[in-house]
Amino acid sequence: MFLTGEFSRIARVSKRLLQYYDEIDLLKPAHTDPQTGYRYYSAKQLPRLNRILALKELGLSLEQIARMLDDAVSDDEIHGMLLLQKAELERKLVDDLQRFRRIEARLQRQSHQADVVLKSVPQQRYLSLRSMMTSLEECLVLIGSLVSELPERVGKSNLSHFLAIIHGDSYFTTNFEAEFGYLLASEIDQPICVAEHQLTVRDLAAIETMATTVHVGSPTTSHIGYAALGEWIEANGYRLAGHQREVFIQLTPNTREEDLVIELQFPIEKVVSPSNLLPDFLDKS
Amino acid sequence: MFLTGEFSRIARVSKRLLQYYDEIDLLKPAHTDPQTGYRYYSAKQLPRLNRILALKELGLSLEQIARMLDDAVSDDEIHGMLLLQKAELERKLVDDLQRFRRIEARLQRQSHQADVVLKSVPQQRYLSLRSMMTSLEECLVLIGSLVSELPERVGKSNLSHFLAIIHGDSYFTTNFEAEFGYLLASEIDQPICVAEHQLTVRDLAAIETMATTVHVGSPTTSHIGYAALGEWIEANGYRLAGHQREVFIQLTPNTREEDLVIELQFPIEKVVSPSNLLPDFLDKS
DNA sequence: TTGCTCCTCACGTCACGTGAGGTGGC
DNA sequence: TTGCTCCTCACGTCACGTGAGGTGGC
Repeated sequence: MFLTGEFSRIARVSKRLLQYYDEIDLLKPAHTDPQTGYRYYSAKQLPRLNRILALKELGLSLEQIARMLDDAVSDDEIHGMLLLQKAELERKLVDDLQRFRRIEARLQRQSHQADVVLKSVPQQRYLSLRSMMTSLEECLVLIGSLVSELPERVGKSNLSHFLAIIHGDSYFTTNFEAEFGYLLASEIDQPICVAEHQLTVRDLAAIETMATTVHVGSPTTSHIGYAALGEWIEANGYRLAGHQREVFIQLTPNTREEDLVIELQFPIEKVVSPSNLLPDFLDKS
Repeated sequence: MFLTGEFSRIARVSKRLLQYYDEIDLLKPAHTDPQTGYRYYSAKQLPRLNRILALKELGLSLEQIARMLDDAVSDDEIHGMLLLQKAELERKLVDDLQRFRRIEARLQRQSHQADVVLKSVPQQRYLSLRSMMTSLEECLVLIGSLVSELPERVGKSNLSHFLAIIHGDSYFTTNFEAEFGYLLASEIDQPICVAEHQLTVRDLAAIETMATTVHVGSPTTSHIGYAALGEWIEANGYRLAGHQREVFIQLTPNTREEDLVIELQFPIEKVVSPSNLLPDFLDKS
């Protein structure tokens, strides 16, 4: 029989680990002196300790290990738990590999760029008008009239954020189709007309993966944010999967241009091959 | 200005996260009402929040992020921190990939085998004799005389565990060279002779990576443990790198054979190629 | 008697999630 | 007045590491 000190030296673990495993009933000493509380371990407990350590090395939690050792679980169940843990590990590997690549990408571009964050956005109701535009200025004028008229006409509390969708390739060409309006906080029914445009209410599809960045200042300089988004999307193995959106976080009739805060959004999807090698890599092994 | 609820909805994070970041001074609201404690965030704080989220996605801790954002660290320092994080991630990836492979290996062999644990063992002093052996029985006789004589002759407290080293290929051939004796707890000087063999004291080299498993019962059945060790070593991409050892955890003159507890040890080293592909894989990317 | 080992609290870790319990503005 | 949102505790998480403070055997 060995006391914690010697047993821990034999197994090359810490005394505290033995105490802890005793405490959580994972490995009780063969005998505990009721007077002194001294723990006495038998050499024959080494295999159990070894099994615990081996399973721990596979990344299983102590609770899982306890179940595997104690509750008379069948080989099939153990097999299942290991399969589960394997899947879990694979997920972690894929995630960490993505992180790894992101760091590499960020190390390449000199770190100081706008920060890109992935989000998902739910389905929303959208009160908007859609029209061909020829310049950014034209857009700003139209946005101006919408912002000054709509809140009064339909009630401020019914409106959420102002949002623009660019249906053409880009803002920065001479002819493009764009859509402007408000996300709705609650439904409205009466038809609305602003600046000779008929507004419609429709569903905006939910987007699972949206690459976003925040731009502060005039829309005329938003290309900075778009550049960052584009770079990020390519560097991290995604591609565009829909029309870009702009959410105006801060926008009232008297907001100055330099105080604008706009979230630029690109729906994206993962490019499946060949950049994303890890799954193949794991399958081969 | 937005309250926590709205700001959290805009940024798609939880309110608790905002409270927590306030608490740890990572992102203070633009204004806090001293009366009510209400937090007011400005839209212009979104870029900072986004930067925090983006860095968090890279796996950095909030403490690291705080340093990167606040202490006016230079771009070079940020670069350094990212490089460090990259190395850290690579280490995690390699570890997890090993775990992954171990699980696969364990799933192949029907799970119920002896458990193999890796350890490192320090340099130790070793009082031993070395001799050619022809059978396991001969070994047991020799071990018997050492165990019954040495503790009395040199003092029990000077001795640690009994240990055997097999210098030949294996126990289970007809002729092999073996070494038997005790690990020393303290130095001894006088020459010792047992059963017409001269004992010597020498250094036993430290071993960095030792694959071990525990065998309970007679040494005549230790091949079970050896089989498990061998399988494990091959399946996990290691190779032998020294002579096998056997540490007798429980061994006194009157220990019965079936009560023996022996730790079987193989010094091993990693096979560099081609099984261990991950580093290549990362470098290519 | 001095050292060494043993013991039991109990805090700290990391980044929040999850109630509990109470208050203020529409 | 009823709901809704806000707030501040404070516990729980996971597997121990790290003292603090005190006791028993050689």
